[in-house]
Parts: sequence; structure tokens; C-alpha cells
Amino acid sequence: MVSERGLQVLRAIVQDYVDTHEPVGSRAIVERHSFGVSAATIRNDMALLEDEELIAQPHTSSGRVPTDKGYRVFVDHLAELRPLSTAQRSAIASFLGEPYDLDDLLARTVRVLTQLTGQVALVQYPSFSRANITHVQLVELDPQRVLLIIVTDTGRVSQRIAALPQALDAEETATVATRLVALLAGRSVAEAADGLEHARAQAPTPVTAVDAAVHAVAAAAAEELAEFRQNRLVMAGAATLARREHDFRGSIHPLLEAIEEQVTLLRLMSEMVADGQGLSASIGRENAAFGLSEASILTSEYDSAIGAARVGIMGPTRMDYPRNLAAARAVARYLTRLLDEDEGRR
Amino acid sequence: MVSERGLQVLRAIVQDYVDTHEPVGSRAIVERHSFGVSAATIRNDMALLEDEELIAQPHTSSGRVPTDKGYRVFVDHLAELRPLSTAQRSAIASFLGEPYDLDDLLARTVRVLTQLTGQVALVQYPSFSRANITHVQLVELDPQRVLLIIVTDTGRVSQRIAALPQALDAEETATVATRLVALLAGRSVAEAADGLEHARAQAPTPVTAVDAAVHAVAAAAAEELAEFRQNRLVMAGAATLARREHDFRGSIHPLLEAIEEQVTLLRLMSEMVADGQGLSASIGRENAAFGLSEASILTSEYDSAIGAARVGIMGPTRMDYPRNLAAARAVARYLTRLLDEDEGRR
DNA sequence: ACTGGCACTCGGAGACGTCGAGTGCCAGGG
DNA sequence: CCCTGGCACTCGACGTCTCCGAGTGCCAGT
Repeated sequence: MVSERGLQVLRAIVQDYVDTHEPVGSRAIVERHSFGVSAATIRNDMALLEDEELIAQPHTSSGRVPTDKGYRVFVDHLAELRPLSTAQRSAIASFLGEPYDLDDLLARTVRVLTQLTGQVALVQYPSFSRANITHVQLVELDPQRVLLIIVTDTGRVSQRIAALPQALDAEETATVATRLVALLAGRSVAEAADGLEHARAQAPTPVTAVDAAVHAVAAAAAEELAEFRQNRLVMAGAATLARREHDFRGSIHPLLEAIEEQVTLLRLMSEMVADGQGLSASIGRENAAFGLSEASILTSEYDSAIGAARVGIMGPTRMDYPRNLAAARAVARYLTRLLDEDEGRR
Repeated sequence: MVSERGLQVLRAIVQDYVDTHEPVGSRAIVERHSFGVSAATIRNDMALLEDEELIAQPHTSSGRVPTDKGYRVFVDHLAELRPLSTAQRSAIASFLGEPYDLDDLLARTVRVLTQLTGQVALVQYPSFSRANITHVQLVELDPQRVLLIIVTDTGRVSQRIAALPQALDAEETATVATRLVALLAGRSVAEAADGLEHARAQAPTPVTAVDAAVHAVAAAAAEELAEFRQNRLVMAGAATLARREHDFRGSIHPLLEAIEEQVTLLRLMSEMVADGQGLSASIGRENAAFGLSEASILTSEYDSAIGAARVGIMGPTRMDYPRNLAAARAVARYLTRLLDEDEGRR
């Protein structure tokens, strides 16, 4: 079994390795940290750590390198997040500044996070499920097609074109609009979606043209609401990967692919389980199922009246976890605050 | 002066270099192409080409490599675009399929282009200047803020929140809406933008609350229309850069940055001058001002009732120009056709 | 104008020796 | 029982050297 000091040795190895990017030997440890024991003793501890597969040697008789499992133990038990410097905090505050709207706010957030960590930053759109639908409008594009517009109290506006089974005159269109408003307006997105589901399940086969039209438009509305809930992702900092290239044994290709295929990252993020503080980490091979065995993803939850979601970063397995987790947490907190302030304004 | 055969030698060098990724020597040329002369003769031609700075040797006594200038001459005078295979054509057709809307169509286009060329693909949104505004709506979010919605006959819908200088009642809001409709509806985007500009220039200082509100909303409308014209860009294939990494002496960092900073690419594309067929190429150091000295960008214009714009690809200087130009041209033609068909449907 | 021949250059690959960081192990000491 | 200093050993990194061959430029000859 690995001793208490053994764990401290693991911590030292992780820290030094992240710093120097070189395998760390017993001698380097006694020099850089004051363990008060000799290198030989550290060596014995290292042998134990290696038995536990927390560290490994790239080649026989070279320094040690943390394994994915080693990083995991480090993150779970050894990492102490240092709060950001006041300079960093004020940088966040000024960077986020006075956002123009939600898109703008999230765009700024993702930029500040990539700038703070030097890694690829990810920001999930809030799930809008708690947002309330305030306006529903139908605009007649031509006799067979209408544009459905849904506005929520969060300022989100979305539109979708619905094809009508048959042409309607203005009066009929107005009736359709009224019935849609009744179905949707004044409810939360989640309620409205449930309501549509329910209505469709027990709908009689439509008899009148208006019924058929309502049916068609309701279907479009359901699709649109589904899209509300399907989280989107904003990203930034892909270019930083080029600099870190040597950190990835293979290539940065899988990461770039994941960035293009947002879906993968969304699934990955949704499967991560947060700890008590809303933080979570997924390290190296834990991401193998997503083709990201050489990357780590850190996320921090944020929450607000609109709904909850996550911000996070993605980078090489060998990254500064405490620093990056702290940055993600700080940014998530600012985001929560700004969203709630904004909410108050309405 | 470089002879006719000299130019053929240049062509051979470009082709072989793109193929093999290795400097090509005089011997390799006589073996792979039937020039009917000996290697020594080719060497003399190569010496001339080198005098003209069309080719260069990486090290004394190694094969020759085309310079940027050499690629330029090749593209301008020597390249013959081979039409795509029928298999490729049908791949494009089926890939583009039945697009759901403009966003969907362009997303498919960019994917097909990256798939066809293996390079980063770029598709500009059409300039909407020729699109006609069909609907203008105001939605009251709260007494001090309204949501302006503009719909064009191309199906594009956009919205913007405008803050009112003072609260209005429902009737006043209706008046504001009527006046805005008068300003915008039924005109093309370009006309409407001009109209707003004009109106603002000669507007009296607003006296009534309604005047002030119209002023505020018109300003929002002007901003929104400006955004219509500012072209956006859709991209795909960034991940392919990771594979081509060794093609870039420095790193792929500048390319990834350009992809994130769409603005750079938009400016670059807008400065490229198309030839008679709507094709253009910007090669290597010609892009130095944009930080892309090791990349080439090829574009092909497309056009439609909505407006014109470009599709293109970006890749290493050493790329298969004829093939990629042909692909861009083919995709642009399909795109033009689909946009016009779609137009007919309205 | 083209060709074959020749001397020359120079990068790349392989062989080789040296160096040193790092290890495992062991006998001895608090 | 845990720690330490010492020691032999391993092995990658690095520099040097040599060899090889592809490729060139030039020149005299057809």
C-alpha cells in the first residue's frame, strides 16, 4: 500500500512534470521539494507508486511520469485549487463587461476562459427549459408556408418555417395563430414541450383545414423546442492546440475533429459527473470512447434562472489541473452572476 | 528567357512535387514524362527556371521545388482543370440533397467541398443585398424594449432588441411599427439600408415619444441590415490540417487562427480578383499580409437571385491546384443551381 | 541544340563511443 | 522497522565519423 508520503511524492511528480515537461527523477524531487529524506527513499516510494500504476517510466531507467490513473488520484485527492489572483479576477470582470445579449455574453465568456487557461475553452448554452415563452407569432410567407416565431423572456428568439398541408386565407391563419398561442404562450419551455407532446398523442385525426394547419405548425414548434433543449456549444482557442502539438503523442487530429463535431463534446460533457462544487474532470483514457484518449476535459457547472449548463476546457492530459479547474470555476461563477443580474433587469 | 519546353518542365516539376512531396530531379523528370531529351538538357532548362525564380533547390545539389512564383505561373498558364468524374458529380448531388433551408444548404456545401478536396473548405454566405424585405414586426418585450423582426423573401429571419428612450403604450407602439414597415417593407435590403441612412441624415430632432422611438428602432434596423451585408463564413475540415502538418514549415497555428478569426479570411477572400470564370487563387506569400504565407486559398464565385459570394478552399502551398479549383468550381455551380431552383419555389 | 561523361557537393543514414541521469538493490545505521 | 549511502547497471541522448547516392554544373563532342 502506498504511504502518505508516497502520495506527496505523486503530487510532486505531477507538479514537476507539468512544469518541466520532462520525466522526473528521485534526485530532482529531493532538490525541488523539502521531503527531508534522501533520494533512495523517494526511489522506494516511487517503486510502490509504480506497482499501483500511478506512475510509469517511459524507458527503463529514466524519470517517472504520471499515468492517467495518477492524474486521477492527484485531481481527486491532492489538488488544491488556488483562488485566482485579483488581477485575473478583474481581467475576467472587465472582459465580460457589458454584454449585449446572451450570444455576446457566452462569446466573451469562452474567450476569457481560453485566454485565462491557454487551452481550448468550451461553453454550453444554458438549457432553456426554465425559460418562459412570452410571445408566439405566425408570419405568412406565402399561402402554403408560415414562419413561426417564438420569443422567451430570456430574449431568445427563434424561428422555424412550417409547411401547411393546404393553403389558408388570412382569417384561418389568424385562428391557427390563436390556437398556437394558447398552446405555448405563458408556459416554460419544458411545460410547452410536454404540452405539445400530450396534445399530439390524443389529437383526433384533423378534419378541418385549420386543424391540419395547427397540427403542422405544432409539429414545427415541437421541433424548435427540442432544439432549445439540445444544448449548443461555443468554443474558442482551437489555435492554441498547434502550440501544444508535441503534448499529443499521436496528433491533434482527434481534438480538432471533436471541435468540429460538437455533438461528441456535448455527449462527453453531459456524461461527466460533477463533485460537490460542480466541478468535474475526465482524464485521458477515460475519454477513449470519444476518441480523445490523450486529452482531458474539465468542467464547472453554472446555473441561473434561465437554466443550468457547463463551462469547461479541453487540453492535453498533462495540464495544470488545479489552475485550470480554478479558472473554470471562477468563470462559471461570474457567468452565473451576470445571468442572474440580467434576469433581474427584465 | 525560358523556352516553351522550359514551361513544360515547370509543369512536370509542380505535378511531381505535389505527387511525391519530394524535390524532383532531372532524372526523375525524364523517367516520368516523355520529353524525348536527356536529363542533361532538362538540367539546362532547370537552370533557366531557377534564374527566373520559378523553382529553387532546398539544398545545393538536391532536386528542385517550385517557388510561390512558380506555382503562380503554373496556375495562370499551365493548369488544365480536369472536369470531375461522374462519380464525384453524383456524390455532390446526393450530398447536397434536399436542403432544409439556407443554413442547411451551406452547411452541406462546405462539407461536400472539404470531403472532395481534403482541405479546409470555406463558404461565404450570399450577400443578401438583393433579397427583399417582406415582413417587419415589432414585439413588445417590456415597456422599454421591443424586439424587431425582419423577414426576407429568402427565408432569412433576423431579430434585434431595441431599447426605447421612454415607455410607450400599445397604441403608440403600433404607430411606431407602422412607420417602420413603411420604411423597410417591400424594399431590397440594399434599398432599405440606403433609405434608413437617408432618413437619419435629414431627420428633425425628434419631438414626440413616437418620433424618438422610431429613431431608436430605425437605428437598430440599420445595424441589423449592416449585419445582413457583412458576409459570414461557414467552414469545415479544420481537422484535416492536423494530417498535413508537415506541409507547413512553421506550424498550422496561423491557419487555425484564421479559421477562428473569420474576419481575416473574409477580407482576404474579398481582395482576391477572379478571372473570367469566377476562379481565383492566392498563393503562399501573396497572403503574407494576412499571416498565411504558407497557405494558398482558391475561390470560385457563385451567384443567384439572393446575391453573389464565393466558395473556396484553403490548404498548403503545395496542393493539387487543378483538382481543387475544379472541385470548387463544380460545387459553386451546384450551389448556384440549387439557390435558383429554391428561388423559383417561392 | 542536344548528349554523355565527369568531378563535385551535400544531406541522410548508419555505426560507434561517450556521457550522465536515473534506477534497483544491498548492507549498514539510527 | 525505516532510512541511507554506495554501487553496479541500463539506456537514451548526443556528437563524430564514414559512407552512399542522388543530384548538380560544366564541358567537350556529336
